[in-house]
Amino acid sequence: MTLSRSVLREQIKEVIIQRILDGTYAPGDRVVELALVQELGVSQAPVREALRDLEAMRFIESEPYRGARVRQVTHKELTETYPVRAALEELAGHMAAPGVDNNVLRMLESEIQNMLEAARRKDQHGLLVHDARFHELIVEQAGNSVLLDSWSGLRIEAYTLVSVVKSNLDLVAIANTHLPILDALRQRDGDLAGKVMRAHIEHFGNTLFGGDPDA
Amino acid sequence: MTLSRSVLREQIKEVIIQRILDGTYAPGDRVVELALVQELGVSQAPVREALRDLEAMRFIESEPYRGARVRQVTHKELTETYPVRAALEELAGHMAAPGVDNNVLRMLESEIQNMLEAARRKDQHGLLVHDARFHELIVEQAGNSVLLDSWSGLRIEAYTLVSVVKSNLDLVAIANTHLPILDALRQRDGDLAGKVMRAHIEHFGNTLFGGDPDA
DNA sequence: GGCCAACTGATTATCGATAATCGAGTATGC
DNA sequence: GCATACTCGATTATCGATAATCAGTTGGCC
Repeated sequence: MTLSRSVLREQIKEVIIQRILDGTYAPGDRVVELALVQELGVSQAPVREALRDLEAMRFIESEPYRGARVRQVTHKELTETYPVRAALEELAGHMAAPGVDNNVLRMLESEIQNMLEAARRKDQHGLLVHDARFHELIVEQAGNSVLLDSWSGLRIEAYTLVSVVKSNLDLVAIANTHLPILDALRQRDGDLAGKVMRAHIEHFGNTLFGGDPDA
Repeated sequence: MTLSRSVLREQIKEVIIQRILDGTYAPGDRVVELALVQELGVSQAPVREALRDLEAMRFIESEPYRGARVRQVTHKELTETYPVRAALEELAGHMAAPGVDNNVLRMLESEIQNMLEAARRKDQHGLLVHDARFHELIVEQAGNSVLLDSWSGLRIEAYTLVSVVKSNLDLVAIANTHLPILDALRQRDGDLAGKVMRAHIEHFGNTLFGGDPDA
Protein backbone atom coordinates (compact mmCIF):
# COMPACT_ATOMS: atom_id res chain seq x y z
CA MET A 1 0.00 0.00 0.00
CA THR A 2 1.29 3.43 -0.92
CA LEU A 3 0.13 6.97 -0.23
CA SER A 4 0.72 9.96 -2.42
CA ARG A 5 -1.25 13.15 -1.75
CA SER A 6 0.23 15.57 0.71
CA VAL A 7 -0.40 15.80 4.44
CA LEU A 8 0.18 12.18 5.28
CA ARG A 9 -1.57 12.54 8.58
CA GLU A 10 -4.91 13.05 6.86
CA GLN A 11 -4.44 10.11 4.56
CA ILE A 12 -3.43 7.85 7.40
CA LYS A 13 -6.49 8.95 9.30
CA GLU A 14 -8.71 8.01 6.40
CA VAL A 15 -7.13 4.59 6.08
CA ILE A 16 -7.75 3.85 9.75
CA ILE A 17 -11.31 5.16 9.73
CA GLN A 18 -12.00 3.09 6.65
CA ARG A 19 -10.79 -0.03 8.40
CA ILE A 20 -12.78 0.63 11.52
CA LEU A 21 -15.97 1.17 9.56
CA ASP A 22 -15.54 -1.86 7.32
CA GLY A 23 -14.63 -4.07 10.25
CA THR A 24 -10.98 -4.78 9.43
CA TYR A 25 -10.24 -3.36 12.85
CA ALA A 26 -12.85 -4.69 15.24
CA PRO A 27 -13.80 -2.87 18.44
CA GLY A 28 -11.21 -3.57 21.09
CA ASP A 29 -8.46 -4.35 18.58
CA ARG A 30 -5.13 -2.72 19.19
CA VAL A 31 -3.82 -0.23 16.67
CA VAL A 32 -0.05 -0.53 16.71
CA GLU A 33 1.91 2.47 15.52
CA LEU A 34 4.92 0.67 14.15
CA ALA A 35 2.78 -1.83 12.30
CA LEU A 36 1.16 1.01 10.38
CA VAL A 37 4.54 2.64 9.92
CA GLN A 38 5.85 -0.47 8.20
CA GLU A 39 2.76 -1.17 6.19
CA LEU A 40 2.28 2.35 4.89
CA GLY A 41 5.93 3.16 4.51
CA VAL A 42 5.79 6.36 6.54
CA SER A 43 7.39 7.45 9.77
CA GLN A 44 5.92 7.35 13.22
CA ALA A 45 5.15 11.03 13.71
CA PRO A 46 2.24 11.36 11.24
CA VAL A 47 0.79 8.07 12.45
CA ARG A 48 0.80 9.32 16.02
CA GLU A 49 -0.81 12.59 15.02
CA ALA A 50 -3.49 10.75 13.10
CA LEU A 51 -4.18 8.67 16.19
CA ARG A 52 -4.48 11.81 18.33
CA ASP A 53 -7.10 13.11 15.92
CA LEU A 54 -8.96 9.82 15.90
CA GLU A 55 -8.95 9.78 19.66
CA ALA A 56 -10.55 13.21 19.72
CA MET A 57 -13.09 11.93 17.22
CA ARG A 58 -13.78 9.04 19.61
CA PHE A 59 -12.89 6.37 17.07
CA ILE A 60 -10.16 5.06 19.32
CA GLU A 61 -8.98 5.48 22.88
CA SER A 62 -5.46 5.36 24.18
CA GLU A 63 -3.44 5.42 27.38
CA PRO A 64 0.12 6.68 27.79
CA TYR A 65 2.68 4.01 26.91
CA ARG A 66 -0.13 1.50 26.52
CA GLY A 67 -1.13 2.20 22.98
CA ALA A 68 -4.41 2.73 21.18
CA ARG A 69 -7.36 0.46 20.62
CA VAL A 70 -10.54 0.74 18.63
CA ARG A 71 -13.18 2.15 20.83
CA GLN A 72 -15.62 -0.28 22.35
CA VAL A 73 -19.06 1.28 22.31
CA THR A 74 -20.98 0.06 25.30
CA HIS A 75 -24.66 -0.59 25.37
CA LYS A 76 -24.96 2.05 28.07
CA GLU A 77 -23.30 4.69 25.97
CA LEU A 78 -25.41 3.83 22.99
CA THR A 79 -28.68 4.21 24.85
CA GLU A 80 -27.44 7.41 26.43
CA THR A 81 -26.95 8.80 22.97
CA TYR A 82 -30.61 8.70 22.06
CA PRO A 83 -32.01 11.34 24.42
CA VAL A 84 -29.28 13.71 23.28
CA ARG A 85 -29.92 13.01 19.62
CA ALA A 86 -33.62 13.51 20.24
CA ALA A 87 -33.05 16.92 21.79
CA LEU A 88 -30.67 18.05 19.04
CA GLU A 89 -32.76 16.78 16.18
CA GLU A 90 -35.93 18.27 17.58
CA LEU A 91 -34.13 21.58 17.49
CA ALA A 92 -32.85 20.86 13.99
CA GLY A 93 -36.31 20.05 12.68
CA HIS A 94 -37.73 23.13 14.34
CA MET A 95 -35.13 25.39 12.79
CA ALA A 96 -35.00 23.74 9.40
CA ALA A 97 -38.69 23.54 8.57
CA PRO A 98 -39.65 27.20 8.09
CA GLY A 99 -37.12 27.93 5.38
CA VAL A 100 -36.50 24.52 3.94
CA ASP A 101 -35.18 24.49 0.38
CA ASN A 102 -37.20 22.62 -2.24
CA ASN A 103 -34.00 21.11 -3.45
CA VAL A 104 -33.35 19.66 -0.03
CA LEU A 105 -36.86 18.24 0.08
CA ARG A 106 -36.12 16.38 -3.12
CA MET A 107 -32.86 15.07 -1.72
CA LEU A 108 -34.61 13.87 1.43
CA GLU A 109 -37.20 12.11 -0.67
CA SER A 110 -34.47 10.42 -2.62
CA GLU A 111 -32.73 9.28 0.55
CA ILE A 112 -35.93 7.64 1.70
CA GLN A 113 -36.15 5.87 -1.66
CA ASN A 114 -32.58 4.67 -1.20
CA MET A 115 -33.45 3.42 2.27
CA LEU A 116 -36.38 1.48 0.91
CA GLU A 117 -34.27 -0.13 -1.77
CA ALA A 118 -31.60 -1.07 0.73
CA ALA A 119 -34.28 -2.42 3.04
CA ARG A 120 -35.68 -4.67 0.31
CA ARG A 121 -32.20 -6.02 -0.37
CA LYS A 122 -31.85 -6.65 3.38
CA ASP A 123 -28.80 -4.38 3.14
CA GLN A 124 -28.54 -3.11 6.68
CA HIS A 125 -25.40 -1.09 6.14
CA GLY A 126 -26.86 0.59 3.09
CA LEU A 127 -29.95 1.51 5.04
CA LEU A 128 -27.84 3.01 7.81
CA VAL A 129 -25.82 5.13 5.42
CA HIS A 130 -28.88 6.70 3.83
CA ASP A 131 -30.60 7.01 7.17
CA ALA A 132 -27.61 8.93 8.53
CA ARG A 133 -27.49 11.13 5.44
CA PHE A 134 -31.21 11.89 5.73
CA HIS A 135 -30.79 13.17 9.26
CA GLU A 136 -27.59 14.97 8.44
CA LEU A 137 -29.33 16.86 5.65
CA ILE A 138 -31.91 18.16 8.07
CA VAL A 139 -29.36 19.18 10.64
CA GLU A 140 -27.42 21.00 7.93
CA GLN A 141 -30.57 22.71 6.73
CA ALA A 142 -31.06 24.14 10.20
CA GLY A 143 -28.20 26.47 9.34
CA ASN A 144 -26.53 26.40 12.72
CA SER A 145 -22.96 25.19 12.56
CA VAL A 146 -22.65 24.68 16.30
CA LEU A 147 -25.66 22.40 16.15
CA LEU A 148 -24.15 20.52 13.25
CA ASP A 149 -20.90 20.02 15.13
CA SER A 150 -22.64 18.78 18.26
CA TRP A 151 -24.73 16.40 16.26
CA SER A 152 -21.76 15.11 14.31
CA GLY A 153 -20.07 14.33 17.57
CA LEU A 154 -22.74 11.73 18.28
CA ARG A 155 -22.76 10.16 14.84
CA ILE A 156 -19.83 7.89 15.49
CA GLU A 157 -21.53 5.88 18.17
CA ALA A 158 -24.84 5.89 16.38
CA TYR A 159 -23.10 4.52 13.35
CA THR A 160 -21.72 1.54 15.16
CA LEU A 161 -25.29 0.71 15.92
CA VAL A 162 -25.11 -1.79 13.10
CA SER A 163 -23.16 -4.15 15.26
CA VAL A 164 -25.55 -3.88 18.18
CA VAL A 165 -28.94 -4.17 16.64
CA LYS A 166 -27.48 -6.65 14.23
CA SER A 167 -30.85 -8.01 13.12
CA ASN A 168 -34.51 -8.64 13.95
CA LEU A 169 -35.95 -5.27 12.96
CA ASP A 170 -38.21 -4.66 10.01
CA LEU A 171 -36.01 -2.64 7.69
CA VAL A 172 -38.79 -1.48 5.40
CA ALA A 173 -40.74 -0.23 8.38
CA ILE A 174 -37.71 1.72 9.54
CA ALA A 175 -37.38 3.39 6.17
CA ASN A 176 -41.04 4.37 6.22
CA THR A 177 -40.84 6.01 9.63
CA HIS A 178 -39.02 8.83 7.87
CA LEU A 179 -42.06 9.81 5.83
CA PRO A 180 -43.81 11.83 8.56
CA ILE A 181 -40.65 13.89 8.96
CA LEU A 182 -40.61 14.72 5.27
CA ASP A 183 -44.29 15.66 5.44
CA ALA A 184 -43.78 18.02 8.34
CA LEU A 185 -40.93 19.71 6.53
CA ARG A 186 -43.00 20.06 3.38
CA GLN A 187 -45.58 21.93 5.42
CA ARG A 188 -42.79 24.20 6.71
CA ASP A 189 -44.19 23.61 10.18
CA GLY A 190 -41.34 24.01 12.65
CA ASP A 191 -43.16 22.88 15.77
CA LEU A 192 -44.51 19.82 14.05
CA ALA A 193 -41.20 18.91 12.45
CA GLY A 194 -39.47 19.19 15.81
CA LYS A 195 -42.00 16.98 17.51
CA VAL A 196 -41.98 14.37 14.78
CA MET A 197 -38.21 14.17 14.75
CA ARG A 198 -38.06 13.82 18.50
CA ALA A 199 -40.62 11.03 18.39
CA HIS A 200 -38.72 9.33 15.59
CA ILE A 201 -35.46 9.25 17.52
CA GLU A 202 -37.04 8.29 20.81
CA HIS A 203 -38.80 5.43 19.10
CA PHE A 204 -35.49 3.91 18.08
CA GLY A 205 -33.98 4.60 21.44
CA ASN A 206 -36.75 2.60 23.04
CA THR A 207 -36.47 -0.21 20.52
CA LEU A 208 -32.95 -0.77 21.74
CA PHE A 209 -33.87 -1.40 25.34
CA GLY A 210 -33.96 -5.00 26.48
CA GLY A 211 -30.80 -5.86 24.59
CA ASP A 212 -27.81 -7.67 26.02
CA PRO A 213 -25.91 -6.21 29.02
CA ASP A 214 -23.19 -4.51 27.04
CA ALA A 215 -21.14 -4.71 23.86
CA MET B 1 10.13 27.47 32.29
CA THR B 2 10.68 23.76 32.80
CA LEU B 3 8.42 20.76 32.71
CA SER B 4 8.84 17.63 34.71
CA ARG B 5 5.94 15.18 34.96
CA SER B 6 5.72 12.56 32.27
CA VAL B 7 3.79 12.74 29.03
CA LEU B 8 5.03 16.07 27.84
CA ARG B 9 2.19 16.42 25.40
CA GLU B 10 -0.29 16.81 28.25
CA GLN B 11 1.79 19.37 30.05
CA ILE B 12 2.32 21.39 26.91
CA LYS B 13 -1.40 21.33 26.30
CA GLU B 14 -2.07 22.71 29.76
CA VAL B 15 0.42 25.49 29.30
CA ILE B 16 -1.22 26.60 26.08
CA ILE B 17 -4.76 26.37 27.44
CA GLN B 18 -3.67 28.38 30.45
CA ARG B 19 -2.31 31.10 28.22
CA ILE B 20 -5.39 31.23 26.06
CA LEU B 21 -7.67 31.54 29.06
CA ASP B 22 -5.61 34.18 30.82
CA GLY B 23 -5.21 36.20 27.65
CA THR B 24 -1.48 35.76 27.07
CA TYR B 25 -2.44 34.38 23.69
CA ALA B 26 -5.22 36.56 22.32
CA PRO B 27 -7.73 35.26 19.78
CA GLY B 28 -6.18 35.32 16.34
CA ASP B 29 -2.61 35.10 17.65
CA ARG B 30 -0.36 32.61 15.97
CA VAL B 31 0.98 29.72 17.99
CA VAL B 32 4.40 28.93 16.56
CA GLU B 33 5.69 25.43 17.15
CA LEU B 34 9.39 26.19 17.23
CA ALA B 35 8.86 29.11 19.59
CA LEU B 36 7.29 26.76 22.12
CA VAL B 37 10.00 24.20 21.43
CA GLN B 38 12.66 26.70 22.41
CA GLU B 39 10.82 28.16 25.33
CA LEU B 40 9.85 24.85 26.91
CA GLY B 41 13.02 23.01 25.98
CA VAL B 42 11.24 20.08 24.34
CA SER B 43 11.19 18.77 20.80
CA GLN B 44 8.68 19.49 18.12
CA ALA B 45 6.76 16.21 18.15
CA PRO B 46 4.97 16.60 21.50
CA VAL B 47 4.19 20.23 20.72
CA ARG B 48 2.57 19.23 17.46
CA GLU B 49 0.55 16.51 19.14
CA ALA B 50 -0.61 18.94 21.79
CA LEU B 51 -1.73 21.31 19.05
CA ARG B 52 -3.67 18.51 17.34
CA ASP B 53 -5.50 17.90 20.60
CA LEU B 54 -6.20 21.58 21.11
CA GLU B 55 -7.53 21.84 17.59
CA ALA B 56 -9.97 19.03 18.30
CA MET B 57 -10.95 20.86 21.47
CA ARG B 58 -11.56 23.95 19.36
CA PHE B 59 -9.10 26.09 21.24
CA ILE B 60 -7.11 26.66 18.09
CA GLU B 61 -7.46 26.11 14.39
CA SER B 62 -4.77 25.26 11.89
CA GLU B 63 -4.14 24.80 8.20
CA PRO B 64 -1.49 22.62 6.59
CA TYR B 65 1.85 24.36 6.37
CA ARG B 66 0.22 27.56 7.60
CA GLY B 67 0.40 26.94 11.28
CA ALA B 68 -2.01 27.30 14.15
CA ARG B 69 -3.75 30.30 15.61
CA VAL B 70 -5.94 30.88 18.62
CA ARG B 71 -9.50 30.45 17.60
CA GLN B 72 -11.49 33.58 16.93
CA VAL B 73 -14.99 33.13 18.27
CA THR B 74 -17.33 35.06 16.04
CA HIS B 75 -20.50 36.75 17.14
CA LYS B 76 -22.39 34.44 14.81
CA GLU B 77 -20.97 31.33 16.39
CA LEU B 78 -21.68 32.63 19.85
CA THR B 79 -25.33 33.28 19.14
CA GLU B 80 -25.61 29.93 17.41
CA THR B 81 -24.46 28.30 20.59
CA TYR B 82 -27.48 29.39 22.58
CA PRO B 83 -30.20 27.36 20.91
CA VAL B 84 -28.05 24.26 21.25
CA ARG B 85 -27.31 24.95 24.89
CA ALA B 86 -30.99 25.54 25.46
CA ALA B 87 -31.90 22.16 23.99
CA LEU B 88 -29.23 20.31 25.90
CA GLU B 89 -29.88 21.98 29.21
CA GLU B 90 -33.61 21.51 28.93
CA LEU B 91 -32.87 17.81 28.62
CA ALA B 92 -30.43 18.00 31.51
CA GLY B 93 -32.94 19.67 33.78
CA HIS B 94 -35.61 17.20 32.80
CA MET B 95 -33.40 14.23 33.56
CA ALA B 96 -31.76 15.62 36.66
CA ALA B 97 -34.81 16.82 38.58
CA PRO B 98 -36.56 13.55 39.52
CA GLY B 99 -33.63 12.03 41.34
CA VAL B 100 -31.68 15.08 42.38
CA ASP B 101 -29.37 14.57 45.34
CA ASN B 102 -29.88 16.84 48.37
CA ASN B 103 -26.18 17.32 48.45
CA VAL B 104 -26.24 18.68 44.94
CA LEU B 105 -29.07 21.04 45.83
CA ARG B 106 -26.90 22.48 48.57
CA MET B 107 -24.01 22.88 46.15
CA LEU B 108 -26.23 24.66 43.67
CA GLU B 109 -27.46 26.99 46.37
CA SER B 110 -23.91 27.77 47.32
CA GLU B 111 -22.98 28.50 43.71
CA ILE B 112 -25.80 31.04 43.53
CA GLN B 113 -24.48 32.64 46.69
CA ASN B 114 -21.04 32.83 45.10
CA MET B 115 -22.53 34.39 42.01
CA LEU B 116 -24.27 37.04 44.11
CA GLU B 117 -21.08 37.87 45.94
CA ALA B 118 -19.16 38.14 42.69
CA ALA B 119 -21.95 40.29 41.25
CA ARG B 120 -21.77 42.69 44.18
CA ARG B 121 -18.01 42.98 43.68
CA LYS B 122 -18.65 43.67 39.97
CA ASP B 123 -16.44 40.64 39.39
CA GLN B 124 -17.64 39.50 35.99
CA HIS B 125 -15.18 36.68 35.64
CA GLY B 126 -16.01 35.31 39.05
CA LEU B 127 -19.68 35.38 38.19
CA LEU B 128 -19.02 33.49 34.98
CA VAL B 129 -17.04 30.77 36.74
CA HIS B 130 -19.77 30.05 39.27
CA ASP B 131 -22.44 30.35 36.62
CA ALA B 132 -20.68 27.74 34.52
CA ARG B 133 -20.23 25.47 37.52
CA PHE B 134 -23.90 25.78 38.42
CA HIS B 135 -24.96 24.60 35.00
CA GLU B 136 -22.31 21.92 34.88
CA LEU B 137 -23.54 20.48 38.17
CA ILE B 138 -27.00 20.06 36.73
CA VAL B 139 -25.75 18.48 33.53
CA GLU B 140 -23.66 16.08 35.59
CA GLN B 141 -26.62 15.26 37.78
CA ALA B 142 -28.55 14.16 34.68
CA GLY B 143 -26.33 11.08 34.75
CA ASN B 144 -25.84 10.85 30.99
CA SER B 145 -22.20 10.99 29.99
CA VAL B 146 -22.95 11.56 26.32
CA LEU B 147 -24.99 14.59 27.29
CA LEU B 148 -22.19 15.83 29.50
CA ASP B 149 -19.69 15.48 26.68
CA SER B 150 -21.88 17.30 24.19
CA TRP B 151 -22.50 20.09 26.64
CA SER B 152 -18.82 20.38 27.51
CA GLY B 153 -18.09 20.80 23.83
CA LEU B 154 -19.97 24.09 23.91
CA ARG B 155 -18.41 25.42 27.06
CA ILE B 156 -15.34 26.82 25.39
CA GLU B 157 -17.20 29.34 23.32
CA ALA B 158 -19.57 30.17 26.11
CA TYR B 159 -16.61 30.91 28.31
CA THR B 160 -15.21 33.49 25.95
CA LEU B 161 -18.47 35.29 26.42
CA VAL B 162 -16.75 37.48 28.94
CA SER B 163 -14.98 39.33 26.19
CA VAL B 164 -18.12 39.86 24.14
CA VAL B 165 -20.69 41.00 26.62
CA LYS B 166 -17.97 42.89 28.33
CA SER B 167 -20.32 45.07 30.35
CA ASN B 168 -23.72 46.73 30.65
CA LEU B 169 -25.67 43.88 32.22
CA ASP B 170 -27.00 43.82 35.74
CA LEU B 171 -24.86 41.16 37.36
CA VAL B 172 -27.01 40.74 40.46
CA ALA B 173 -30.05 40.19 38.26
CA ILE B 174 -28.18 37.51 36.33
CA ALA B 175 -27.30 35.69 39.52
CA ASN B 176 -30.92 35.79 40.63
CA THR B 177 -32.24 34.28 37.42
CA HIS B 178 -30.82 30.99 38.67
CA LEU B 179 -33.23 30.81 41.58
CA PRO B 180 -36.22 29.48 39.62
CA ILE B 181 -34.05 26.64 38.37
CA LEU B 182 -33.10 25.69 41.88
CA ASP B 183 -36.76 25.82 42.91
CA ALA B 184 -37.84 23.52 40.11
CA LEU B 185 -35.16 21.03 41.03
CA ARG B 186 -36.17 21.14 44.69
CA GLN B 187 -39.67 20.16 43.63
CA ARG B 188 -38.17 17.26 41.65
CA ASP B 189 -40.35 18.36 38.75
CA GLY B 190 -38.62 17.29 35.53
CA ASP B 191 -40.92 19.03 33.08
CA LEU B 192 -40.78 22.26 35.00
CA ALA B 193 -37.01 22.13 35.45
CA GLY B 194 -36.56 21.53 31.75
CA LYS B 195 -38.77 24.45 30.81
CA VAL B 196 -37.17 26.81 33.28
CA MET B 197 -33.69 25.94 32.12
CA ARG B 198 -34.60 26.40 28.50
CA ALA B 199 -36.13 29.79 29.27
CA HIS B 200 -33.06 30.76 31.27
CA ILE B 201 -30.66 30.02 28.43
CA GLU B 202 -32.84 31.54 25.75
CA HIS B 203 -33.12 34.69 27.77
CA PHE B 204 -29.39 35.17 27.67
CA GLY B 205 -29.23 34.23 24.05
CA ASN B 206 -31.67 36.99 23.27
CA THR B 207 -29.86 39.48 25.47
CA LEU B 208 -26.87 39.08 23.19
CA PHE B 209 -28.66 40.14 20.03
CA GLY B 210 -28.08 43.65 18.82
CA GLY B 211 -24.39 43.50 19.63
CA ASP B 212 -21.62 44.43 17.24
CA PRO B 213 -21.28 42.63 13.86
CA ASP B 214 -18.66 40.18 14.96
CA ALA B 215 -15.66 39.85 17.26
C1' DG C 1 6.49 -24.29 46.02
C1' DG C 2 5.74 -19.32 46.33
C1' DC C 3 7.28 -14.56 46.00
C1' DC C 4 9.91 -10.62 44.71
C1' DA C 5 13.29 -8.41 41.64
C1' DA C 6 15.84 -8.06 37.64
C1' DC C 7 15.62 -8.99 32.79
C1' DT C 8 13.52 -9.12 28.02
C1' DG C 9 10.73 -8.08 24.00
C1' DA C 10 7.38 -5.15 22.32
C1' DT C 11 5.65 -0.68 21.99
C1' DT C 12 5.12 4.14 22.83
C1' DA C 13 7.21 8.84 23.69
C1' DT C 14 10.59 12.00 22.56
C1' DC C 15 14.42 13.77 20.16
C1' DG C 16 17.35 16.21 16.56
C1' DA C 17 17.77 16.79 11.78
C1' DT C 18 16.04 17.14 7.04
C1' DA C 19 12.56 18.02 3.46
C1' DA C 20 8.57 20.47 1.89
C1' DT C 21 5.77 24.48 1.72
C1' DC C 22 4.35 29.17 2.32
C1' DG C 23 4.46 34.47 1.92
C1' DA C 24 6.78 38.35 1.03
C1' DG C 25 9.97 40.86 -1.18
C1' DT C 26 12.95 41.36 -5.38
C1' DA C 27 14.33 41.02 -9.84
C1' DT C 28 13.15 40.51 -14.72
C1' DG C 29 10.86 41.08 -19.07
C1' DC C 30 7.66 43.47 -21.64
C1' DG D 1 4.46 50.82 -14.80
C1' DC D 2 2.90 46.24 -14.22
C1' DA D 3 2.60 41.50 -14.09
C1' DT D 4 5.18 37.26 -13.61
C1' DA D 5 9.05 34.37 -12.09
C1' DC D 6 12.45 33.73 -8.61
C1' DT D 7 14.81 33.75 -4.16
C1' DC D 8 14.95 33.82 0.70
C1' DG D 9 13.61 33.48 5.51
C1' DA D 10 10.33 31.46 8.43
C1' DT D 11 7.65 27.67 9.61
C1' DT D 12 5.47 23.27 9.25
C1' DA D 13 5.65 18.24 7.95
C1' DT D 14 8.16 14.18 7.94
C1' DC D 15 11.92 11.23 8.90
C1' DG D 16 15.09 7.83 11.36
C1' DA D 17 17.02 6.91 15.70
C1' DT D 18 17.04 6.84 20.78
C1' DA D 19 14.98 6.82 25.39
C1' DA D 20 11.26 5.55 28.43
C1' DT D 21 7.71 2.53 29.82
C1' DC D 22 4.95 -1.59 30.18
C1' DA D 23 3.72 -6.66 30.62
C1' DG D 24 5.30 -11.04 30.85
C1' DT D 25 9.07 -14.14 32.18
C1' DT D 26 12.93 -15.90 34.35
C1' DG D 27 15.96 -16.54 38.12
C1' DG D 28 17.21 -16.49 42.81
C1' DC D 29 15.95 -16.68 47.60
C1' DC D 30 13.24 -17.93 51.49
